[in-house]
Amino acid sequence: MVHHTMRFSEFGLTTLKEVPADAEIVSHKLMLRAGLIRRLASGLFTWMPLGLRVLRKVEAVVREEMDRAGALELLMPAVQPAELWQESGRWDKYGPLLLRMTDRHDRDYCFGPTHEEVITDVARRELRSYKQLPVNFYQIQTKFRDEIRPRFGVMRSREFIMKDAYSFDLDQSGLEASYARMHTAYTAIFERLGLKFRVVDADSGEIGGSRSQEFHVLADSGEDAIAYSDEDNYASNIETAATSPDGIETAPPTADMEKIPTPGVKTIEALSQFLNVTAEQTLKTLIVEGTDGPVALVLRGDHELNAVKAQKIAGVASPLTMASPESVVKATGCGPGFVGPVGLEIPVFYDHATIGMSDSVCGGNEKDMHYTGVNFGRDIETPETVDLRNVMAGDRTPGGRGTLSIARGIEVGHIFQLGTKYSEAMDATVQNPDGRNQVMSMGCYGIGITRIVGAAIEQNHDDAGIIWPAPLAPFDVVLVPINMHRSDDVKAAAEALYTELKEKGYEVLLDDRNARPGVMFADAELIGIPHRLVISDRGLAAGELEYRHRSDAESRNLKREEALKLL
RNA sequence: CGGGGCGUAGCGCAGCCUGGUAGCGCACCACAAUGGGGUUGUGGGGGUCGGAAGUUCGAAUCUUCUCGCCCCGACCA
Repeated sequence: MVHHTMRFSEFGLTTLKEVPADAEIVSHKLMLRAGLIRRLASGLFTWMPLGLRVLRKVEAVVREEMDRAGALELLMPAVQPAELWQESGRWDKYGPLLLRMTDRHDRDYCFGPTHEEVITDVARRELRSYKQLPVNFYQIQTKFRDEIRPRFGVMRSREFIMKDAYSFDLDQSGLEASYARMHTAYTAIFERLGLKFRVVDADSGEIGGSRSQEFHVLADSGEDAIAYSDEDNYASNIETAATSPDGIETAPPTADMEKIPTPGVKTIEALSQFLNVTAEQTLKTLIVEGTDGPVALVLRGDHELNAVKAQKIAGVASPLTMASPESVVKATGCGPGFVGPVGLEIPVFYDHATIGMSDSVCGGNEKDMHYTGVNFGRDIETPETVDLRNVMAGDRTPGGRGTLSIARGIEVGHIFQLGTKYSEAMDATVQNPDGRNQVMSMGCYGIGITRIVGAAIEQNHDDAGIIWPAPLAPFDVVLVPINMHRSDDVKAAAEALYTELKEKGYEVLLDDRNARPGVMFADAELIGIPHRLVISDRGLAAGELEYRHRSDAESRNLKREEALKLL
């Protein structure tokens, strides 16, 4: 990296005391206040000089570790022809997230939200023989996804920078090796960046494929919930964290089933209040679209439906769609709020946990009516159960050896074993040792470069501002000369130190503004430079510099040499 | 896409109800004082009040349409 001026007065940096009202989370506010980014339009940001320096740091670490893992950097076009997407079948399936456009010849294109199609096209043209495998191509590039609701600054923007890598192997076992190499590289990357993170099992979603894991930076503001257990090393995105039917037993009935009036009681909360029972004693029945008319999903009242699990069940429509109030009435004879499984004529799917319930309360399939004392084996035939709910803190792990905790995370990396989904659709083959054409096995591996910057701030800040982990800091050290514009001694000392540190290879920001000390201190803390050196007449007289690390509570007066040793 | 809200100077906001010279704070420019935690004073520059149409002698203000943005939800990697 070539470093030009590092004088505050020439750096074009404006910090803000007030933030635009739409900034919701800490990282967004601080990035705006510290002048890292400026908003252009919804989900579009300009990276200002200070922010760009941080971005480049992230890229550098990612690039180094990818290279070390043997991946090859290339750069694909951001704009992609529709034909490739039609070939893979995603032109129609990807939906409104795909930004489409037309050129002057009326040909269709999209701005790439990801590059499976393009890389598969590259691979089928370039790769002929199994001897060329394995290969892993990567790029660091701008993507665009037309998010329904961009928010949280760079955490969920529409345009963003991503490192995406794609591996090609002859077969599944090769793919597994490539995947393992990326797992190792990713772990190294996030460790080097100084972030607290966790690797979790994940749903492979739209991209398709089998095995997939996500790398999450832990932060309370994270959009994802992750379930983990330290006892048995289990960790999964809550979307895929499985619940088990094991060990659930049904207590015998102690009450008769009774239909009672419950006027206006439509929610589980209202129901438990009205009847003075806990939510655990109620059955929640949701009507969703099925592949052949509406179906019912039944959960314990305090449990949450997991959409990802539900839409994978045969008979349930994917994506999961709640039935309209009209079709609920048609299917059950009553409106939402009073639906229950007793005597329902449509297919019903029960969550595992429901089987452990007895003397339950559920909707009466009649307006303003509920059943109490409902029991399996007597009022409802004991059903086969399925996994429909989100796990909760305190649940057993699937292995049964641990207890789950729930944390929030920001997804910054995702690795997939795609298998042959794209290579088969696009006929990407090589000759195998037998001289036959064989479809290659692919993996894909993404890292949200821009998102990492936001995630790092979510995890590292205080009331005064950002606290950069050293590898991400835009500068190593900030020089704060007191009264530099009145004291020739301070000015000379500051300039000398600036030059000396630069020559030693430090990235040093000299605050040469004619500003009051308080302003300089506040800005230095806001932008989060790890090391601060204060130069003053007072200190000079004693041959001292004042040193403070951004995360220290107090500053220290040290001999010049001592202070420089701390950098 | 459904529900709610907001568009007035670069940013944060008041003014609108009850029509009559467009305001405040921050930021910016100048001068002065101050000089180790966002200091103070004085002076200044900057706004077709999102846009269009209408009502009116007169519209930031009332009416209609329209565009943009934000929040909640649905959706989505």
